[in-house]
This record gives sequence, structure tokens and C-alpha cells, in this order.
Amino acid sequence: MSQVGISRRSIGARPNPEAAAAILDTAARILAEKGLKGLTTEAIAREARASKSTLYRWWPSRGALLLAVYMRMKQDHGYADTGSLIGDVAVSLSNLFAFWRGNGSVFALIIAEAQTDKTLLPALDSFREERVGEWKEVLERAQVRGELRAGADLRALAESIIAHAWFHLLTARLHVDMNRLAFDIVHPYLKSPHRIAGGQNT
Amino acid sequence: MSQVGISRRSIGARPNPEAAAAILDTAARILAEKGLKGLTTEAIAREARASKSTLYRWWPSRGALLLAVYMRMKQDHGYADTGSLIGDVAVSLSNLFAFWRGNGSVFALIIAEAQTDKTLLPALDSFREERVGEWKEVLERAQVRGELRAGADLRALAESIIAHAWFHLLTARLHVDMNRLAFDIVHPYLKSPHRIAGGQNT
DNA sequence: GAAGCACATGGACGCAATGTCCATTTATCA
DNA sequence: TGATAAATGGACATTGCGTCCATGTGCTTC
Repeated sequence: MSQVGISRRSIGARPNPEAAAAILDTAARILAEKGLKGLTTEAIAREARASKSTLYRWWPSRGALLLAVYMRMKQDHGYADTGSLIGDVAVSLSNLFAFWRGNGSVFALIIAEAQTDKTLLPALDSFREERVGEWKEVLERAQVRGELRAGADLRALAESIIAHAWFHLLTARLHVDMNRLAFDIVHPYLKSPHRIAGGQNT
Repeated sequence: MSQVGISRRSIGARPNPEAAAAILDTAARILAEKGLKGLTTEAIAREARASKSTLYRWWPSRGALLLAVYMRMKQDHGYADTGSLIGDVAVSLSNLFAFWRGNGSVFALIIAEAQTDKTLLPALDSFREERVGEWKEVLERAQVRGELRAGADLRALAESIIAHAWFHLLTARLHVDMNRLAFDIVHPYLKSPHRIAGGQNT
């Protein structure tokens, strides 16, 4: 809500951090109020009382801006520590899906944008790599607890979890039974067989 | 290559199948010659010597047309029957990735388009469901051979394979070691432990 | 303290691409 | 043979991304 009265002026021969902040704030607000449809560079610039030039001086493309908005919103990851791997994955995915549902699936739009905007790929790559690292922490805890089969490839499992999450995001299936999903993803990697917790399938 | 000399005319009070065929052929040709960049409704309509109205009478949106083009090109699936599940998955994914690389990853564009074009979602859903069915056939063969662990969920594994394939497509990683990828996806579901075949990781 | 400079900013514009409207053309039916 | 129904074509409206140039502001140098 950093709404400046009228318009923003130059503060000299260097970028104005207030402009960037206002742009990100405004983008997040538009996303909350109008959804994905309204989230255009024109609307963001207009409502942030900045020009599109300013916007493009900070981020090289629409996709890059969207990713910045998303990363700012995502600051708290929401990984769980329940004591069991399936529980951790179920709750963590549940938090993630709830987050995705709450912001109109911006992240789906970012993935989509990356398919045509090649400047986005590297940024998205490193973003994904960070997520892999976070999931690996969850998996290492499970490994310490002795839940995983011998020789389980933590990186492969982490990527698998993310792949499944993306898959559900992109196919608009964010409302599935999370215990079931976590079980399906993780249980082949577990040492001892588990009973399935949740109920209905998709 | 059904190139009509000049222009196409109405054949009366019913749609002209030649128009649809010419549009699909032309779209495939443009895709092969100019890649994804040139694959616009304007270019397709122009080069197919049809109007955009005609195009939109046959398909409700750009994405729907792209999916039709893709499905027409994909008629031969390329699923393999090597005698082992990991081999089947490795070769089948290899064929799929080669196909995707060959057409400039149109399918990635279709997935991207589905994120904003909601008329595409149902079509993409049923398309995906067909792929699930095909993969399940591969998996059933493995089950008959006794390769899978007891109680393995075939549908979950089929979805997992597709999820991984999409994931690699969307992150522009179509050149990975396919034996390695197939192993990572499948081996937790196998009854007996396997040695890994391929070499380097991503 | 004053003048020039470097660079961010704003507004307007170019361009490309999607989807729509209406007049025209064609075949069919009475 | 004339009227009707529907597809087709060309032009157009609209939207949205990215760019250009004049303007303004603070910093630097003399």
C-alpha cells in the first residue's frame, strides 16, 4: 500500500528504489484484486503511477517482473517437520498448493511465459534449484530418521516432488487429496511399506 | 501439401473439410520451416489462403488449433517393447523427447496457452488421459513379466512418467541421459534392485 | 557557488497478434 | 427460377508488449 499521491519523479542519475517497490506492491495488489487477467505491464505501470520505461529498466521482460513479484510473495516457504516423510511432503505440498490457489496460479503463468521468453529460463532455473535444495533438506531429515531405502537418490526424489507439483499446477488439479499424492510420490522410496492414509483418488 | 491455386471459396451452407485440412497442413509446414515464432493465426490463415474467420469456425482459439496440429503430427506414438520396463521407458521417452525437439516444442506452447485459454483445458485433459492409458499398457506388460513390486499403483506411475516428461520439456532439458532418467523414475517401483545403466547426471 | 553531465523518468508511439463484424458467395430447397 | 441458410473473406477493433525521445533531477567538477 505504498501509494504515492500523484506521480513519481526522478531522484537524479540513479534508479529510484521506491519505484521498484511501488511496482511490486502494485502488481501484488492487482493480482489479489483482479486476478491474472488484469496483471499486464500496462495496468501495473498505470496503477503504480510509473511508466513502462521505468518498469523495463528494472526488469528485462514481463516474465522477469512476474517472477520478482512471485518471489517477493513467497518469502515464507512453508516446509513442514512432522516427524515422518510422507507427513512432511503432504503438509508442505498442501501449503504450496494453498499458496498457489491463493494467488491465482501466477507461477503457472511464469512457467508459461518462460516458454517464449528465453531470458526467463536462467532465472527460473536457479529458482528451481533453490527449491530442490530446500526439498533435499526435508529428505535428509527423513534419511537421518532411517525412513529411506538404501541408496535412495535424494536429488531425484526432490525433482520428482517438484515435477509432480508443477504437473498438478499446470493441469489445474490443485485440489487433490494431499495425503494420497504425497503417498504416491514418496512411498516407493521408503524402506518399510506404509498403509495409505487418505481417501478418494482424483 | 494440399496447396490450392488461388483462394478457397464457399461450397455452400456447410463447412468445407478442405479448409480444415489445408489449415492443419499449412500450420505443420510453417512449424517445420519457420519454427514456433512464425506459428501465428495470421500466418496460418494467410499461407493456407483461408481467412481467420474460417479458422475460428473450426477451432475456438489459437491453443485449440495448436493442439489439433500437434495431435495430427503425433499419430505414431513411439512406445517401445524392449522386454524390460526401464528399457521400455527409456526408449519411449527418448522417442518422445526426440519428437518434441523436432517440432520446436509446440507442446510446451500448448501447455503454456492452456494457462490462460480456459477452453483448452478440457481438450488437454482428455489428451493427457489418453497418454495415461497408453503408458498403463506399457506398465501392464511389465506387471505381467513380474517386474513390479506388489501393490504398485499403475496409474500413479503412469502419471509420474508424464509429470517428469512435462517437467523436462518445460525446463528445456530434453537432452538428458534417458537411461538415467528412466531409472530414476521407475526403479523405486521395481521388485528387484537394478544397476544403473547410463552415465552422467544432468 | 555555478554550470555541465549522466541517467532515470514519463508519455507517446510502433508493432504484432488475437478475435470479431458484415457484406458476399455458394449450394440447396421449394 | 427465386429465396434461404450458412460458410467464407477482408477489414477492423482491441489489447498488450516493448521502445524512443524529450524532460527533469541530483551529482560532480571547476
